[in-house]
Amino acid sequence: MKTPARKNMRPEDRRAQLLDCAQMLFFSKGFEETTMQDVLEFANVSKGGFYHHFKSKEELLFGVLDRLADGVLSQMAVVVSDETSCALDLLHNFTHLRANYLREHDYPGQVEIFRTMNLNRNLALLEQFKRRVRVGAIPILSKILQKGREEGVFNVEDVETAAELILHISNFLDFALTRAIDARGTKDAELAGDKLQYAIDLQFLTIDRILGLPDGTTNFGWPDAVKATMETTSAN
Amino acid sequence: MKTPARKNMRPEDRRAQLLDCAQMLFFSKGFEETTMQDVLEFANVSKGGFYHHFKSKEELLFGVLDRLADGVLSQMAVVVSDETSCALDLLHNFTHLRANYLREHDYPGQVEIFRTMNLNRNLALLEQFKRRVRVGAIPILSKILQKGREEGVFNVEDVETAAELILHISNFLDFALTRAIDARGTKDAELAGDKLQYAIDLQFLTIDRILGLPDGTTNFGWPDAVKATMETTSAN
DNA sequence: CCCCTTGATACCGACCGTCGGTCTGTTTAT
DNA sequence: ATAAACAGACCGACGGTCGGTATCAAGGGG
Repeated sequence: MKTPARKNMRPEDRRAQLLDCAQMLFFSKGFEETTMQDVLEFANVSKGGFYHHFKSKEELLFGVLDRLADGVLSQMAVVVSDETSCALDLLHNFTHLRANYLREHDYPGQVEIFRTMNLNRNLALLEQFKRRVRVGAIPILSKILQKGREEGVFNVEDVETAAELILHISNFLDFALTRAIDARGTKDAELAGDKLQYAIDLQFLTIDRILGLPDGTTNFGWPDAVKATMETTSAN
Repeated sequence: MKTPARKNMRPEDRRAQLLDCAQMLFFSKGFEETTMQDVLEFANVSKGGFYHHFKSKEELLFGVLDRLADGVLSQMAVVVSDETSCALDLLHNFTHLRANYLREHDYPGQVEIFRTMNLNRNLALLEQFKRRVRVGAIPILSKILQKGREEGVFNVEDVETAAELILHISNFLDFALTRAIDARGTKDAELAGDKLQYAIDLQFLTIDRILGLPDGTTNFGWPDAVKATMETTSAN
């Protein structure tokens, strides 16, 4: 008996393909709600085929999470490897990584993905991802803060603690952003947009004050970010 | 056939008992890792008995989470109901709710529970709990900030956004606290203790600066918190 | 150069134990 | 008598296993 159309893939390709499918499914349906059956059908692989490459569903999740975190962290590493810029510029580039990442990967539905990731059922996924990124990012941001302290522009007691707090704070926007996205096209849209602007301003203001900088120093950006966010094709 | 010793409990008592068992199991083994079998055996109830009171395992989780959140939120409500105190005192009481709660419920193993809750496998539980508390606490803290603004002591643009950020920041200590607890009795204990002190100081300093207060205004406390934490019976 | 052998491995899918949840019937309380 | 509280056999679906098969690259004899 022959099912003629089967070709063995190179392990790394198959792994990558399975990670792609899993990532897509996990972040749309949620991890618990995604069945191995779903992954197998989507990737067109049998059960045995899958378990030849991954030892469990959980390992598949970790694979997805690690790959995502590595992507973010490697970008941060590039930013901090710039030896010529001053600490403030490095901080600028660092804090704008996320915005730049979103912008350069701009495609329809990106906002929806952000929204989906912030759904209640994906809380565990998202939090694990954030935790990984945070742990990896602390030494990188610490290096920037240390440089700034040596330059005499940042005034902090302990750079590592300050780095940790700043990274923690940068997750703060998520709530306002989620609400703003959900409010698009409704009567609450304008209010949510205002709230988002407040949140952005307050976040940067707080970073200024943590680092002992004059108010407004780090608010380099996201110009028109609110407008752009709210203008994206309204929900459905 | 008769098993003579069975008495029907009042629904609210049975519900409370099941919630107690579930809470204990969920926060020790984790939600996913806790089997309905576990809960049933622990509570000495049959499957039919359980499903007479709860429609699903998930509803049991929500019951536990809601009960915990309600406990915290009702304490916050008490604090803010005090009409005689000034805003700064209210803020003092508000930010110390957690510490007071821990202190007055002091019992052996409490630190272990905190640690267990912050384990990776309980991330989803903890984050859902935090989200509930945050949503409920925003209007309460907003009211305090509003009062402080009317008194002319707090200087913030938008009280709701500021309240949200302060609540977000107050979760920051968890990481340092977890690390400190894990480091007890090891060679890293002293360093972790210092880091915890840095984190506490920086958190309060940041709240000062968000509210436009002089440095050190809100650092009313947790005197000897670090020492107390690190002195608890070392990890096994 | 081709073909066959051979070993390694990518892959298959029937099967298994366990899980959350249902359903029918029984006991208890009023 | 009636309704609520409870019991436990049962079910489908899930994640994971296992014995077997298909594919492919590397050698060796003609």
